[in-house]
Amino acid sequence: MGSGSRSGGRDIPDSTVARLPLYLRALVDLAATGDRTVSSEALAEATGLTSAKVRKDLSNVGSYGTRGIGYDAASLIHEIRRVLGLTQHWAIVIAGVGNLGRALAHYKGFAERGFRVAALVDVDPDKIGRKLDGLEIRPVEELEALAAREEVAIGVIATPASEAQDVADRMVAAGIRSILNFAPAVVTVDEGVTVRKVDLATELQILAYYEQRNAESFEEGSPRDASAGS
Amino acid sequence: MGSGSRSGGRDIPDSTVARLPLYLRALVDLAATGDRTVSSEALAEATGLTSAKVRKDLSNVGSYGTRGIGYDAASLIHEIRRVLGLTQHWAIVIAGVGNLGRALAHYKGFAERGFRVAALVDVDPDKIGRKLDGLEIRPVEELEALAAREEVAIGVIATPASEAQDVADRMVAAGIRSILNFAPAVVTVDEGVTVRKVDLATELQILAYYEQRNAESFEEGSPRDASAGS
DNA sequence: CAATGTGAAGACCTTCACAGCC
DNA sequence: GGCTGTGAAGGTCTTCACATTG
Repeated sequence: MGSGSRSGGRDIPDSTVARLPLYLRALVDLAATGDRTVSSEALAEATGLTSAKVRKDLSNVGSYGTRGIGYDAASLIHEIRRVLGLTQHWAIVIAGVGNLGRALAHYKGFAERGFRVAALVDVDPDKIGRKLDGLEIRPVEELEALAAREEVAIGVIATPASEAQDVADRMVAAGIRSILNFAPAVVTVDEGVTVRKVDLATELQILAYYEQRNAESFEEGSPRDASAGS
Repeated sequence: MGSGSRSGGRDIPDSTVARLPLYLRALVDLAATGDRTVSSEALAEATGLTSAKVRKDLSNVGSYGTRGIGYDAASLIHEIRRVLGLTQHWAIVIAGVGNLGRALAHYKGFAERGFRVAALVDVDPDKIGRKLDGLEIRPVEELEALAAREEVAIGVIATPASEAQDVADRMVAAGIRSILNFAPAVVTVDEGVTVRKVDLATELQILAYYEQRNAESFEEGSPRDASAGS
């Protein structure tokens, strides 16, 4: 896992990458209220992080601040967008058009950030042929053809657990190398394919742990410190 | 930030806590297929982790394995449930009944894992009074009263960003100390309140980074290693 | 002998504190 | 003077490798 990689993008730590979208959103908000320059302190305030962390993160993407002044909001926005690969638009396919799949398909935040829902697939014959926001739900067997035609780069799995692996396999076969998995199941893929997992029930279970822990310490002394690392 | 805490629960690292739900699910699946004992290797297989990590994690919850044999599935399930606080049921309130809120309200995985949707609130007068699965949507002003009556322990924010802080404040005022925030906004709360954030657009943006990075390295050598830390 | 449990080493991330620059 | 950028210190998490035990 070496260094190298050129192309105007040094190697950025995962933890920093995960926070860049947060900075981006905060910067867009701050710029909208008229701020032309933003300090690490102000960004920390807006994101709930510490100013030291903000500076470290931003220095990881490159030095675009001015000592004594702060960061130029517009250039930082541009730079973060470039690093995250948001200067281009990405086509995504959503597999599984149940409650969650529908919510995702309708979600405005995707389009606003340059993600276009280019295809919807499902296994349920009752759903196939219906339209969502003008986009027709197609059978999962067509995934490969649709992904090729629409140049889909990212796949979203919103199926039940039982379908997740099959869908992931089809996505990989279709050349998709980035998958966001909402199904409560582990999917295994070739190395070289990136999978991120979001599990709603898991999140609640983690919260339950801290809730229980707080409740316990409440009984026997001062309430504990909080926070729960994602 | 101390040690202590007794009550049959030593202090478990956050990273381990975050994986316990994953083990729990895998164990339930494996037990359902008839396995009475499970090795760390088998659990690693089922969860996509390494066996060393599995053992470290499980030793953090307590030593319930047998050398040469493995872990007794039933007792491990029981133990993880106890540690996570899943031996009791938790009532949750969902604020914001848009696409996502509806999907969450309908999600079967919650009920299966002991989480009961006890209240739904929204600001939209058109939605108030409607029912979802027999549960009536109430005005957000009633959040405090509903939370008290139903003994709600966990709040879920599924509103637009603009409403998130207001809703969080109401939840905290209602005595809720555990919040799962799906709104694309940072909410600030008293110390002692735990907030976890799930941001759908952020997840896609993180994926976009790795996708772009893979595409770049593809042009100039062997494909990179993948994975993306949650 | 098979598989756990765990010190120790190493990688990664965060926090500190201050030198450096505008 | 104010604020960035960054080495160094301190934590936390992961991986390794092996002693330990049923």
